[in-house]
Order: sequence, then C-alpha cells, then structure tokens
Amino acid sequence: MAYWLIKSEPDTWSWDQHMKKGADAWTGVRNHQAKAHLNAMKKGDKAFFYHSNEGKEIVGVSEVVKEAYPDPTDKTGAFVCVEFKAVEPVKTPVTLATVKAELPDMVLAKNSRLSVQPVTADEWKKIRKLAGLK
DNA sequence: GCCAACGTTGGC
DNA sequence: GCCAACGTTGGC
Repeated sequence: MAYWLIKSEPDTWSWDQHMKKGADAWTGVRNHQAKAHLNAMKKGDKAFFYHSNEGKEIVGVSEVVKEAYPDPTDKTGAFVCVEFKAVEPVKTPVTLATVKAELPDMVLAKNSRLSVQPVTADEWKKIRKLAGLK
C-alpha cells in the first residue's frame, strides 16, 4: 500500500464537502508530475487531504476507491483523475509550519506547489501521530 | 495583495 | 532544441 498527499483549495473543494459527499472524483489536475502520481495510485491507497491557501493544514484522510481514468473535465484527454472517499477527519490539523519543523524533507515542505505528492511510510506514521490518529 | 518558484509557451 | 517571457500557484 502506498501513501499520498492531495491538495485542495477549500474555496474549490473542502474537506467538509468531501466528507458529506462520501466519494468523489479528484479532477482538475493539469500537471504531469501530479498525473504520474495519480497513475501510480492503487485502490485502497491512503492519502492525506491538505487545504492550501486557507488553513494550510492536513485536515483528513482519504482512500482511493477508483484508480486513474481520463479526467472528464479535461477536453484534451491528456490528464487523468482518481476517485477518493473520506475515511476519517484528523483530531488535530497538522499545519504546514509543523510539517516544515518536523518533516523538513517532505515534498510538501520543499515543493508546496505540487498538487499530488507521494508520502513515505515513515512520514505517514509521523503525521498520523501529530494529527492525533492511531 | 505581493512576489518567488515553477511550468508552459512560443519565437528564433 | 534553447531560452526568454508569461501565467499560475500558493505561502507570506
């Protein structure tokens, strides 16, 4: 099982909306690095849900329910999307400042613009702990 | 609201 | 195929 981090601006798609909806397609990715990560995702993989701009913190955990397929919002057909379902909200949001302090090597701390990022097993465990999850 | 970092575009 | 110009993202 692999771990990921997906970002969303709460103005566009927030964790609250995600939880209410249950499962939804993660569309709108227009970056080839991010696309490569989406293609690598397998059903059952877990991902942290991160709010950019507003909050700048990890607010929940999602799970891949449908692997990469052509993004219906992309007319060119070049990009893909993945479907996620909300699994659990965090007890304590993990802010970008905390990530930078505790996990300075994370992609999030180094390349904050990438919208889909891989997370290592060690990083996953550490962030879960910081977030108050088992 | 500003600006740095990054990706993409387009002229040559 | 290089690189300058431009647009976008996202932290501050």
